Amino acid sequence: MTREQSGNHPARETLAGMAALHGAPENPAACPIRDVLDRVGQKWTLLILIALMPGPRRFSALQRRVGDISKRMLTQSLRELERDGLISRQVYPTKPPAVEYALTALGRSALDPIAVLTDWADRNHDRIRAARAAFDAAA
Amino acid sequence: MTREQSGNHPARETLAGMAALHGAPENPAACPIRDVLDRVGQKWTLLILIALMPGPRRFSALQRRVGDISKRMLTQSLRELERDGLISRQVYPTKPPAVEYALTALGRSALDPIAVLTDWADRNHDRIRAARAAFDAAA
DNA sequence: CAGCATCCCCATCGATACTG
DNA sequence: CAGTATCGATGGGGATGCTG
Repeated sequence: MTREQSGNHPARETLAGMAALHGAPENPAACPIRDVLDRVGQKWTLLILIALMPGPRRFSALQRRVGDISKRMLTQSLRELERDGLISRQVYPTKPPAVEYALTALGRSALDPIAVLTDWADRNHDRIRAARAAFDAAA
Repeated sequence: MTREQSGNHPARETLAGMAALHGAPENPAACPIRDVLDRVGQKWTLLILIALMPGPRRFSALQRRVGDISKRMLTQSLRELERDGLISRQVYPTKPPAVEYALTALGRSALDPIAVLTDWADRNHDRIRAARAAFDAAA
C-alpha cells in the first residue's frame, strides 16, 4: 500500500484532467486513484469480490471459492474490504460460530468499473501476449 | 466450472467466468485479470501512461512529469510497458542520445477502462474514507 | 468454524554510483 | 541524456500452529 504524491483534485473527472493536475504534488493527502488502485491491485481482493457476486458467503465457502488463498490472507483481505465499506460482515453466534460476508451497495457498484477493466483485459490479452513474445524474441 | 446463475448484466457474466477461470491456479499467467491487474496495480505504470496521454515524451520529461520516480523505476516500468505493447520506444541517435516514448493504440485503448475505474474512485472516495473512519472508530 | 499469532522468504522499490 | 549496476530496507504474503 503505497501512499504519497499526487494530491487530491477538486472537480476532475477525466484522466486528462488528472494528467494535468499531477504536475503539482503539493498536497500529501491520499490520492483517490492510488487509494483504489492499490486495493484493486492486491492479490486477492478482486477474487473475493467476484466470489461474493452471486450472494453472501461464509468464510470457509469463500476460501473454497477463491481457490488457493490461505486463511491468513483471506482474513486480512476481508478486513480491508470491510473497512473500505465494500463488503459487510454478519456474525451469527451459533454453536459453531458462523460469519457471513456480503457485498455492500458500494461493493457492487465497484464491480461495474472493474468489469470494464477485466473485459478489456480479456479482449486484449492475446495482443499483450503477442507483444511480449515479440519483445522477448528481439532480445 | 459451473456457470453462476442469473446475472442479467453481461459484464458480470464475464466476471463470473473469470472467477471460474481462476480455479486452475497452476498457470497464473493464463489469467488475463491477474496479468493486467498486476501491471495496473504497480506503483508507477498508471502514472506513466497518464503522463504519456498528451503525446510522446522523452525520458527526462517523463521523469519530471511523473514526479518523484527514480530513474531506476522509470526505466523498469517503461520496459514492462513496452514489452506489453502499451508504449513504443523510439531512439534518435543524436549527439546526446534522445529516446521518445509514446502510447501505442493498445496503450491508448487501455486508458478507457482505466478512466472508468478512476472515475469510480473519484466519485466514491469520500464514501470509502467515511467507511474507514467508521470502522476505525468502532475499534 | 473462523481467526489470530508466529516465522520467514523474496519481490518490490529507493538510493547511490557509474557509463556510452 | 538515458540509462545500467549494486546494495539495502520494507512489507506482502505463504506455511504452520493454536484458540474460543
